[in-house]
Amino acid sequence: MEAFPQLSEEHVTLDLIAREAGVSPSTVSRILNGSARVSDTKRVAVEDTIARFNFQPNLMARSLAMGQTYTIGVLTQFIESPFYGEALRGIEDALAGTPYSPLFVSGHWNLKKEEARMRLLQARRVDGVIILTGRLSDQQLLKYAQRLPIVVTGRNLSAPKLASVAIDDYGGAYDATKHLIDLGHTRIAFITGPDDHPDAIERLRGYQTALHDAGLEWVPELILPADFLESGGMLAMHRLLESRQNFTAVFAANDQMAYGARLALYRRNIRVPEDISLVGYDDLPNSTYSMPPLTTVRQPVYDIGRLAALAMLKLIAGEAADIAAPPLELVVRESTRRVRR
Amino acid sequence: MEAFPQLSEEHVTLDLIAREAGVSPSTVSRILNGSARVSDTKRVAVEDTIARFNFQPNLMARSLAMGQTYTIGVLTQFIESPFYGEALRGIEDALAGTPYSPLFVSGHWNLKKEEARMRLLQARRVDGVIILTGRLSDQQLLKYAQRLPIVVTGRNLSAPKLASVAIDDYGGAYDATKHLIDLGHTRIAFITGPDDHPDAIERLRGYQTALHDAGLEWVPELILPADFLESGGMLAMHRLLESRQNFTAVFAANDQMAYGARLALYRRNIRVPEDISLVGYDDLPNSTYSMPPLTTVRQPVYDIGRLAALAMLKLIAGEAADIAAPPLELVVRESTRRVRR
DNA sequence: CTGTTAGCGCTTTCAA
DNA sequence: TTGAAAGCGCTAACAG
Repeated sequence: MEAFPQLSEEHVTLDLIAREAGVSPSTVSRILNGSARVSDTKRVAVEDTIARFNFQPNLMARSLAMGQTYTIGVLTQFIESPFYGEALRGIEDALAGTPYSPLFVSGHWNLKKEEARMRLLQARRVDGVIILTGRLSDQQLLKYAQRLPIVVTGRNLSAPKLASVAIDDYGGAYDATKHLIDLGHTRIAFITGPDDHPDAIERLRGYQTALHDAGLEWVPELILPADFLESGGMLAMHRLLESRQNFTAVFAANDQMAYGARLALYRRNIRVPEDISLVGYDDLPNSTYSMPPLTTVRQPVYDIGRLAALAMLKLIAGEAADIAAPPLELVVRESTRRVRR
Repeated sequence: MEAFPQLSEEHVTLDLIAREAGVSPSTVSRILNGSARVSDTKRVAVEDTIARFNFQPNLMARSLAMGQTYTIGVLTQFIESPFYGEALRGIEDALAGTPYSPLFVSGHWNLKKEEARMRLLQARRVDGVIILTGRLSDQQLLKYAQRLPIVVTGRNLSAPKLASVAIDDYGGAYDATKHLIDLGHTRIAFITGPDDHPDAIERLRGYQTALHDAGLEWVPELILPADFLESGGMLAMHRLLESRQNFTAVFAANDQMAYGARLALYRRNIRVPEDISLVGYDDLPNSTYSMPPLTTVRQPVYDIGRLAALAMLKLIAGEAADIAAPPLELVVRESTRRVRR
């Protein structure tokens, strides 16, 4: 008689495997985890029955027993963000090949939601969480770090189980502005982000300081409030145009707003860069292919994601970790040129 | 003497809460889950100590005990994809307010990786998985569906614990092509996707059939192979231009390639839409703000994500579920116009 | 090298 | 309404 083909794939447990292979559960566990030497005969027997039953150990049960979930929470702001998306990819890549996997949750730039997400991650007993900027206070972050390893971007904090990587938004904006100044522009408009957004604040400061350092005081009429979205950039640009202010260049505090501004310009038949120079910030994947290709400040988001994940792995291993922020880079493409005189 | 402030936040378990509140663990559990009536006095006492200890029940343990994880696996292709990103958002939104949360994993359009991801999800005992297209065979899908609820996009399958939503790529491409034909174009180039990609194949078929139905046989010289990426679109466009073929319109099988093609045209000072009409496919968020705003076929990805999640919830509840695919829509913007004669 | 025995933290009968 | 006890599927001493 042939061996009975195993049909009831339901509920295959480690105990079942042990029984079928004629060994104890511990032995199966040891083979699964390589946690101790096991005789070859038993190993083969067990591996066979595992294959035969297509057995997948229950990670929940394992986590419960080991007190570790091998899961790293990742608090991002919008799961569909083209910007943070790159960071998520960096995290995924860094974690591939390790036993850890990421658990992505979105905070929507909303303190309450971020707190709720953090609670969820804690309830799931993640081994650590990577926080991509967001609105949690430094104090809260420090508090969390008392309970589990935390890696946070966009901050400059230090604590035992905490690693952070700040980004020099100020410097990036300074450089971008200086680039325009170097091209001879003196009337440079700035489309800013939400005024309670830390990145927006820093970028504005960089813009103002660069002007100041060049002996060109900034004028409030050339600073347009907006919201980091394409629509906001477009609106701001229209408003600027209607104000009849004199200007030869526009620096948008992010690429998305630059896209919007570009469209507003197009609508009025104003050419870029012939008539107006345009600079963005972030270097979204699309900016290479925008019309014209956009001069912008490249944020190494992918690398930041990767480094954040690597730092988390170290923290989990009980080691100290600090992240050397990869440098920002001004990417000069075709949307800027020397001012007409 | 004041009550001792609770410092040792470490390892707060349900048992601890029970002990502190002077009740049994079962009572605490009942309160947590509302699974039975509990006297008000005890309820208050328990809720107090829960708050006092900031207790978060361990979801792993709960899952183990209940045989449910309240987690829905989502197999996407690239976590940073601007296209699938919208679907993820739809899923997130649909699941918000339910006890379920999504667990996102990436398959990278790679069969082996997708299989590995599915294994991971099964090991984590997700309650179901939503598969966004990908390369798993129908047979495999059906096999998975025997073990747990599956919702899959881009297929037309039916089985007890399986819901699918196919997208009419053929029809969308047909309409887009017809739009160009209606504008008087007869020499319409097509930039196609990978030839083993089901969506690419269907879109090509739609293009060819629309031409045929209009009495305009398609010519191989006007069909350019590419890869669904900006760079590929750009390359294809350059090649087409160099071939000195005669054409007045280009239909790219996705927006990303249309962006690349647009740039190639710009490089040669060919205007869109004055000289050449351009149509994309997908209606990525960016296409509203591209230069000029791109005529394209809108895929209701957000809705598909939302509906997929809703269907999953029904499947989990043991109900049948089918998804009515929301219709595609040709979005006519500014990159197409009547052919010059 | 291997099996036995306790748990991990929660839910859920079953009685009381 | 409540508590005791058993068990979810796995790991980890501890003997042998």
